[in-house]
Amino acid sequence: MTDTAAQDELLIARLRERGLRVTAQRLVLHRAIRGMSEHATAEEILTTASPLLPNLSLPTVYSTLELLEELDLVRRAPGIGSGPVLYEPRPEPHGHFACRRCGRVEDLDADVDLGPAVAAAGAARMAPDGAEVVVTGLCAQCAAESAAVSSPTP
Amino acid sequence: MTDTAAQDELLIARLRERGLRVTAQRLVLHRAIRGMSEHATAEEILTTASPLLPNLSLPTVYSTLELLEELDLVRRAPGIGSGPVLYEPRPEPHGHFACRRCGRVEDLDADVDLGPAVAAAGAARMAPDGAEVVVTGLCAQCAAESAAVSSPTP
DNA sequence: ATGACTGCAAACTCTTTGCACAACA
DNA sequence: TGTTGTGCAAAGAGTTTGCAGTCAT
Repeated sequence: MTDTAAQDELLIARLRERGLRVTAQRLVLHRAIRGMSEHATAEEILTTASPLLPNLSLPTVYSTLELLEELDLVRRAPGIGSGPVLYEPRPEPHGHFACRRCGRVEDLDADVDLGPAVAAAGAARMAPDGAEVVVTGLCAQCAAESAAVSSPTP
Repeated sequence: MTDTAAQDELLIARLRERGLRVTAQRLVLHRAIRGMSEHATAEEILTTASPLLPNLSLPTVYSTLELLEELDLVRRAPGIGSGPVLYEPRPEPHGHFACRRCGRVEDLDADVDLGPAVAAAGAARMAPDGAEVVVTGLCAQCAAESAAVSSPTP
């Protein structure tokens, strides 16, 4: 069984469990997202999936992403600021770096024990399902520009 | 010297350092934010500050918040999802819990060592200025509603 | 056959921009 | 007095909603 087929089966199983319908839109969008190496916006996901299924619409992308998140197949990445929401394939939660100046969000691998944070949330009657680190500051590009302003290269 | 006066002085000093002007709007907004116990949206900050300075406008709130963040007097809290941006007074970075269902963001105290994450960001040529934990899941209220659906109370 | 799902269009929320006037330095 | 900063109005980006028609079951 191919990897794609296995992913399809997982989606189909989760849909059936809940009595929801298996539609071409859901299959195609799920594949598109699982095929991405990094997070993407709803628009980018639409652009990726559109060639495979013409007439696919942005409202459908949003509603499908909401569904896939409910089914635990997609996550929204945290960010600071007001840009578009970033969605990412489920794989193990990982850290993110968010640039305070340009808003860019990048993945970050860091070995941190987040157990205490999850425990604290549980103690406050929340039902935690994941935890990650968000590091903020200036991204490489913004940091370089900032330095250039303070001390212009001769 | 009162606490408020000390905060004013800090703002004034940072503004002067950069040759920026000290205006009533900046003083009032800074006080409003420092006076809040939790994070707030731009609208909420406007509502809090308006009685003290009539005609204060939302664009001014946004531009002032951007400035205060640049001066390291205010931070934006991370969130998942598409709601309004949350601003919080500078105090030591702390964790947040974000509800996947309703989008609510709550403060969270957790004892986690984020040093490795900051180091990883620095190694990737970013200029990190802080790090925090974001725990996701369902907030107490959404978790209760979810449980009510699966097993209705008799 | 029937109800869930989709696509389209329009509404909505939040944030940013453009420009004339006000006010700090 | 010369800019910087503000307020107003309008535009813009991103997301959500309403509804008629389509399609999975």
